[in-house]
Amino acid sequence: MNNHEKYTRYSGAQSVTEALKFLEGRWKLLILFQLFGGQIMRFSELERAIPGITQKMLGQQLKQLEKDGIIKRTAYPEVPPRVEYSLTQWGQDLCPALDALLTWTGKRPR
Amino acid sequence: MNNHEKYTRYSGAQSVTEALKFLEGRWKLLILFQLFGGQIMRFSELERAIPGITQKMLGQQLKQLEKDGIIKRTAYPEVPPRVEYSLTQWGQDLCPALDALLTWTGKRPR
DNA sequence: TTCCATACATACTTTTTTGTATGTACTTGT
DNA sequence: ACAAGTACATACAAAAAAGTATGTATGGAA
Repeated sequence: MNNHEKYTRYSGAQSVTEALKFLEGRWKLLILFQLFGGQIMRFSELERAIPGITQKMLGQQLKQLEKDGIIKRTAYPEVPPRVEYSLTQWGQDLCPALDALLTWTGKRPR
Repeated sequence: MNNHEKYTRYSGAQSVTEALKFLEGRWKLLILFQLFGGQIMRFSELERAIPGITQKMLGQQLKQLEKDGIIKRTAYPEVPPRVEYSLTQWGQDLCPALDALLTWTGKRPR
């Protein structure tokens, strides 16, 4: 099944735009790709794994992704603090869409 | 075939980010959805079809999309001028990826 | 001669996003 | 008493994207 019958030109454009808003920004995909495949990572691990990201940006984007239901945050009441991030089911469901985008860029002429 | 073996966490994230850059912005998808299905449209038709868009934004985004190889511009040397826009093959190849994104948003919990 | 339609261009302002620098809370180890 | 490690928060500045207003070239019609 495809979606051609569920959406009009307008609602289709709008829905895709909405989907992209979840992923837009300079850092979100870098964060998500760290978590694909069931990975679980701490704040400081992500910070180290993504060169150039600042704590502010990391915190901000993680908060957004969590609010959007793409990642899950788990805090352990320890000192020093420990917080773990992983994908939600819906976050994992992103894979086919990202795959399709990769396939598309792969087709680019020249 | 899927793309999991062609990309690392970094190159995958980077490639998807690059793909999204072609589509980002408030108007591009609205423009593209007007052209899907082999549609051919003039500047002024697009302007009327997309409520709220300004001539500046329309011109700017069309220029970007053309430069990126997603749409094709054809100008007829008439007065008053006539210019037609349509998708390139690569632009039409976007469909499956957008479909996948629509499917993803459709799965969103709540 | 002035007007009209089309497809833009350009200067400027506002809004949004990103980056920089610095600060905080908590507790264990020295 | 103080430094150390972790996961943030916050004020401010810079850069990028979007919006507003106005201008331009063309040639045929009135």
